[in-house]
Amino acid sequence: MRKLLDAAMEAFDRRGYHATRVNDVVEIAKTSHGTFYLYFSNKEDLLRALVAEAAAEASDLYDILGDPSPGGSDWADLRQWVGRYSSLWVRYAPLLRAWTDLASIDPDLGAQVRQTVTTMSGALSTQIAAAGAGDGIDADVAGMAVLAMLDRFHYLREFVGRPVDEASLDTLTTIIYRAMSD
Amino acid sequence: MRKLLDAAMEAFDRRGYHATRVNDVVEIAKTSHGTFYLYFSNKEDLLRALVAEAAAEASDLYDILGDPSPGGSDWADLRQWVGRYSSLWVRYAPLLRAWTDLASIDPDLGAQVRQTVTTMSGALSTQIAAAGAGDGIDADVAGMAVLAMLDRFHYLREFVGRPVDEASLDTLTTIIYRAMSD
Amino acid sequence: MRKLLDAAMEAFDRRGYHATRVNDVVEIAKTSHGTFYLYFSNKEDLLRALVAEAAAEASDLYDILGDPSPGGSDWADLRQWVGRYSSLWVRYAPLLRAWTDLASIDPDLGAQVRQTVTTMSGALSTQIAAAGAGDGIDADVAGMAVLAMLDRFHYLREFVGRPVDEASLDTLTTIIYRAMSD
Amino acid sequence: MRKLLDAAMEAFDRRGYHATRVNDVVEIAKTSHGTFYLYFSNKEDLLRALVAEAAAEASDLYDILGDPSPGGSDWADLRQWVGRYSSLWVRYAPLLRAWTDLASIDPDLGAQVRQTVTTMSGALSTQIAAAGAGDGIDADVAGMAVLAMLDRFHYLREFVGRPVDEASLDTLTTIIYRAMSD
DNA sequence: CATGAATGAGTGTTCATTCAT
DNA sequence: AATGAATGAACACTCATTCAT
Repeated sequence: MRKLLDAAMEAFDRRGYHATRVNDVVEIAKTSHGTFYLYFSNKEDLLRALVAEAAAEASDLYDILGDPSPGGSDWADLRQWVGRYSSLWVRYAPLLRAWTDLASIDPDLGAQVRQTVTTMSGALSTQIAAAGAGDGIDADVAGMAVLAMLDRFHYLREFVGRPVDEASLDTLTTIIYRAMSD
Repeated sequence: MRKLLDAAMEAFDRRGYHATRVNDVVEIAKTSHGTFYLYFSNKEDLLRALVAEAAAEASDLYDILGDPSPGGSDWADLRQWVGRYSSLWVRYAPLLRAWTDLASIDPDLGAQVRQTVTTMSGALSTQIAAAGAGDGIDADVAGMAVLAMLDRFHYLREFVGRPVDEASLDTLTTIIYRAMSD
Repeated sequence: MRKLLDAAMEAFDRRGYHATRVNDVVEIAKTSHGTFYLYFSNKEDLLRALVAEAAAEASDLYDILGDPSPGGSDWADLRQWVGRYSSLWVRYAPLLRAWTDLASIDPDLGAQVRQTVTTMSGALSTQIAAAGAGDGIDADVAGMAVLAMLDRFHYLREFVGRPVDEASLDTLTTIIYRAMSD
Repeated sequence: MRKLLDAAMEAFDRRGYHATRVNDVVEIAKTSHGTFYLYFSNKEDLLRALVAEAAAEASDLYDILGDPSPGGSDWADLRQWVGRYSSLWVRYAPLLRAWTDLASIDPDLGAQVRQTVTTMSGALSTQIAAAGAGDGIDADVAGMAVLAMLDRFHYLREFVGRPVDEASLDTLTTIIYRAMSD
């Protein structure tokens, strides 16, 4: 079952949710077709299992954000959180993609993703508002903008073949930091 | 043929490239299966046609960026460019998504997307470098970060059901502006 | 489509509903797999179409019975009705079998069969009661018994390789006639 | 093994031979897949075991019939035999159904069922002939008709949710009795 | 004796693509 | 140009059967 979950992650990474066949997964896992259906009732079920696992591991992303330090975040705190976000992104990138792939078709999963996006960007907005971002910054908008930047930056860097490194996270942190502080 | 192109755009919007069937397209276009293959040799060909069309219309995004105003952009210039980006995004969002959907499988298209991303983020980086962003900002990184933010912000806002409005573009512009100027 | 319906009838005849594969049907119909799903959404749908067709053609069985001749049926009337029943049975035997095969699994179809059985045996009971069957005969029971005998007699005769002939229908009619008249 | 035989009976009752999976049987028996194949080499083998067991227990049905009382059966004798038939039917109904389910595919089993039907209906025909049924009754036909009625009547009553009771057996007996005696 | 995870051949179903009209 | 019925390869899923423990 672990073998299958790992194989699915790899398969989703290579081709995305829709283009991966159950056959791809079992080939990577070196099991039979039948075994797949022993553990998962279908391809969607497999994805849900993967998502549930990831959600458990990523839960601290909310927690850290949920408690804004009085007097505004300082750069180092922010940098640490960005680092945590980045490592989770790297770990779960294929999943994130598969998740959104299916979300656009499955209303149920769509609502789940919407919920997650709203919660995370809301937490960021709260932080930004607490920091007092000043003129020209709507905290609501900025929260989602930060989330958007982090997510897509990682994606684009992988896509062009230069995965995110520590130095680039410094720059991202500074951009966010400047957005938060007048 | 126009009917088919428009229908494809709508279909891709609803379900993404992989999940839309040729059937969906011809149903929306109210034509027959046969007619589809009269104009396009297959589903991928249809997407390429749409992409070519969009590329022509969006070419000014590069041009504007390609010519950094000496002494740095001012906020109003930046805001205008962001507005232009936004209107093109809204127009071509389904296509962008379909494009990346297929890019992850088709090496040829993948290279094309990679090229576009590199060019656009490079142009932004040049602007940022010219503006003299100061300590903590690597212009190369920041260029791609800005591109990432703009793209994904639009996507997320549509996704949660609150499409981008003018006010939110002001905040985005300010975030970028602050990232560029020490 | 007609080709497929006829092929299905033959296939159901040979092997029953559960044991016939979609493949059997399309092979007999000399069409492709795809064509099958052009007309029917699945194997069950095919059976339902066949049943609907048969129900239309057999509807007169109820009508004739629904109108008991005052003063009791005479033998000739009964004999004619038995003949009509027999010809319909011969025509639709494979269907009848497939229908009950699936009825035991599909609650919806099960209810439909139950309804049909109840209606037909009820109509027979009414006839028997009107004829005044006398001591030892409960019309309710006898109605269903007659239905049972007719149905299964045809089945058994086909099964042992001596299909029902006109002479045997005479005997059946006489058995029913004696059951109805004291 | 007994557990498995009983479980099979229940499973065949619920869904018929073709639709019951080995899985259903072992689930009801609360044993494992492996155990099933320890006792039976496959699903068909299981059915044959069940049939052999039933055949032993039902053998008296032939015996009783095989010995026509000189001067014709009287009603009470007939009623008793009908009762015996009924109790065996109730006990072995699922088996009877499974048996015919498979008989239509397996030529070997088909011959076996054909043999049984012929023997039983022949015995009944002999009785009817001995009783001197009179004009309009062909004893050969009537024997099979009686068998058909008994078998299917039980089935239909179970099917519509009103299992056979003693009173209904009286009516059946009378119908048969009238068929036998002019 | 008993288990139940693993297997893979078999079956149902979808959908891009063709072609006679 | 346009049609839409027909195709069949590709894919999802099931279930009887095996075998290491």
